Amino acid sequence: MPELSARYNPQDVEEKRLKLWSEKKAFHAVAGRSSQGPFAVVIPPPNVTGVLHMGHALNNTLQDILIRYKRMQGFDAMWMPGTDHAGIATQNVVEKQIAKEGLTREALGRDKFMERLWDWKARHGDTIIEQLHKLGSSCDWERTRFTMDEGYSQAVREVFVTLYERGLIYQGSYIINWCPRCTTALADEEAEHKESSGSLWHIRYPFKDEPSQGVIVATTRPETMLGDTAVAVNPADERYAGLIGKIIVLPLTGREIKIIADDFVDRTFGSGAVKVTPAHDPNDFAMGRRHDLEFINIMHPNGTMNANAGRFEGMDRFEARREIVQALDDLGLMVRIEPHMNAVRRCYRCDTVVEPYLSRQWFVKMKPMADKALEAFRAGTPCIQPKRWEKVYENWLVDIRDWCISRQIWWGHRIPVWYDEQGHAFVARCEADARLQARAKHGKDVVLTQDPDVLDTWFSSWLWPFATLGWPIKNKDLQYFYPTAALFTAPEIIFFWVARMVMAGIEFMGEVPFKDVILHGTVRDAKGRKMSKSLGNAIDPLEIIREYGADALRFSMILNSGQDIFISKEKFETGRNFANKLWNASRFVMMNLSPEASGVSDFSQIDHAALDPASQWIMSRYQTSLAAVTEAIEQFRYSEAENTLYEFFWGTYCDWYLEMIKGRMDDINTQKTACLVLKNTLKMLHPFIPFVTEEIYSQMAGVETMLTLEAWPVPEAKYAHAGVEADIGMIVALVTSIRNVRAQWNIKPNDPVACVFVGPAATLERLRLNEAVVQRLVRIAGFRYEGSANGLKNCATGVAGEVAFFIPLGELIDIAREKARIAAEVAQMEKAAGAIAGRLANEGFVSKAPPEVIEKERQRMTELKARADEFNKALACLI
RNA sequence: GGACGCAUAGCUCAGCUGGUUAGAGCGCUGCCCUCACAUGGCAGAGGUCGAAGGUUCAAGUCCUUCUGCGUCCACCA
Repeated sequence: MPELSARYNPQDVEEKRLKLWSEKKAFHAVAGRSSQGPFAVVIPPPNVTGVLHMGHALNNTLQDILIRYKRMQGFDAMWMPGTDHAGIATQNVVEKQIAKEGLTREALGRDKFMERLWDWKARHGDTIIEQLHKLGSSCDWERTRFTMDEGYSQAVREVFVTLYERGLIYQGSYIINWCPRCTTALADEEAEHKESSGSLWHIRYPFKDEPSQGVIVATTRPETMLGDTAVAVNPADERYAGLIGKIIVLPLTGREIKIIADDFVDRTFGSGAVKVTPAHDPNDFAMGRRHDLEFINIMHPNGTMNANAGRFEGMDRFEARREIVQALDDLGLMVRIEPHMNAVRRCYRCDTVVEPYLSRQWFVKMKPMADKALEAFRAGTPCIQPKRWEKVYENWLVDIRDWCISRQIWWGHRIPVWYDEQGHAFVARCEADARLQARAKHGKDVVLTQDPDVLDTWFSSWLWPFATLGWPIKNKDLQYFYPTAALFTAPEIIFFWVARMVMAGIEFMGEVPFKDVILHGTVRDAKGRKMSKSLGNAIDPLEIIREYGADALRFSMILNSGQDIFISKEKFETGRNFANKLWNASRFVMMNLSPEASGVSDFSQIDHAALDPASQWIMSRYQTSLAAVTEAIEQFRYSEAENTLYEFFWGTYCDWYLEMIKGRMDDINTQKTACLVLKNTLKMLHPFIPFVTEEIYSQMAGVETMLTLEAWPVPEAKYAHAGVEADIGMIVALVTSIRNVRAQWNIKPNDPVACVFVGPAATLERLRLNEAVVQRLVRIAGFRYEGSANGLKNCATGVAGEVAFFIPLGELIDIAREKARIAAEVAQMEKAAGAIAGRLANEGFVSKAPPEVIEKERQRMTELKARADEFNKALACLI
């Protein structure tokens, strides 16, 4: 058996295991191989531009725990990995790259730019996947998918065309969120509200007939006044009753606009009069429609003012704002300016202030799909955990709005629509189909051009659970693994992604794509701030892996995962220390194992009848822990499962059990128990810390063993003692060992005993032998204490009558420890029993508490008393 | 503006349907390099469970209000 070193070194072990897993394709799942059936999880595909951060580390560790656990339970556990093409993000990266060469994408041209993008993908696209490997993620790597794979792209086109045919996709001119920096439309979810301080400008719009008079309007975006085509007031507002229909001359432009009445206007806000800019505000747009107003677009797509802005043409929108405010002030029309907090929408990719912009885009009609998703949700799928997110999810589905899916960028799935010269649109799965349609319409071949835009990245992501499995081809994998079991993700993308996947799943597969949705917290720094590069507070998981090991990273992360997760570097010491403890305890056990014992693999190989009581006790504790861990994992309570394992292994197995059996390791059944309980504990720990557990296990077994392919331990009811019984077993173990020592040296209970302790005084002090044991002995017989002496360091030496004897120090440690422990427990039990007695004496309790509670309490009291008696008896036996 | 969450030891958090006299880890204090492990062992200090009311025989746990922090959603110009 190989010697293990005293300190666990994760780097070598992890590298070795990763190599093995990769060579053996350990995580590849085949449809229909297991009788247990499928258990599939799809990874939330990280952006190809991504580098591993703590959020990924958490998300993937959670998934890995589940998938390894299920694989050990014998399911065809399949974890689908892959990456997302991340439209705007990736395009931004490559644009920055070419900017260093002094190039822009426009200068390069679409084809060349796309080449650069694919080139970038080929070079850097696997970075995040490799990093996920290092974490120990047991993904089915052979299946790795990318949202712009050929097959996947086909699925995207199929979905677009099908939805179009079902009347769920339409094109139209609406106010959408426009990012002037990215020069593209954004979905509502991609334009994030952020509070910022601005101003509210109150401007007087003069009447045509009485230029000295006018209405005062308030606005947060004064530059949009150039596109105003009306002023609106509430029809019920008496202040303006006589003014409806009156003509106003719009300052700076001279355009004549009317005062209109509309219910939308809030009488209590500002002056009660609103400037109406139908081309630059969604509400105004709606009013413009209602009142048949003119739509005047005053901006270029890049946010500069266009020809409609008159003398402000060419200025950036914010520059124009300053100039216009100044100009109005010069005209004496700026009534007042007040500070105003408002929520400005910003591009989620580049943080640029989004402009509500009128443009022609493609939309998905969401209501019919959302209704189906709602119906499914109310019937119980998917099950969202924690429960508090259910309402958020449901509300979004109820208040669903149409989804703008076209993007004016180049990296992505090109919209499968072709136009003829007259502008007729032909929606088709491929260009050839479009040609056929065009020919049918025109009776001849015509020139077609494809829509230049691409689809929103989420328009491909929402197909992830089935498109990765080969849809629209109905192959074996798709049939077997769909729907998947669970989805782990951050709550931020519940709308972006989760809800839409549900809709697509129902629409195209007829089934919700996953049974459970587990929403986990955000990883934050010690101060509670989100980890981000710009804040400089990010902890790099790769650095942690280098320094502490991937196991340590995983272990500490899960241990700390409550709601949000607050992490500082020191936290990872816990995981590192645990792995080291595991390593050393195993080393100790292995050093004491005979070859026969090290091969033990089943509890039936242990002679239970011949087992020492301490081993019986650890078996019982092991059973309890196994049950608790299994239950916690089933309920996705990984932190709790891990904590239970930590307690069991460190606090019970190492601190108590290994100490107790130190003097008894020559017993084959003890060895077997120590070994088998350890092996099974390694299995239980494996989903959490796959590297170190597998390495130790392999060394114990003497052959390379892939733990994730080993069976998850099953409870062995016959070895399980319940609560009291187990503890009594423990005491009996110790009492027996004392008796054995006495018998060995032929000491009778009342024999005069002389005792000589040898060893450092401090050690004896620490062991509390001087108080607890020695004094008792002094009373029995003569005592002489020789203080610290060299030589027989680990023995207590004594003389019984004429016979000298040695008691192994380990035994005495056990006795002293256990005595103290029992005494403390007895005190606690007596206290508790007293408290219950008091309660039972309370009239209110007896008369009003439910009978079953009273009965329970009474039983508990009896039990506690009985147990305290047992403990006291045991205590009396301990010398 | 709407919805939700959190507040328990110096720090990070458990405490699951109210029912032992509230727990763990880290940190701190003291003693130990005892031959698996100092990334370790043993012992110890430290809490009126955010505040105020209420329900109950019984409240960290349920209800109301308040305070502080956080998250998500949102078309008051």
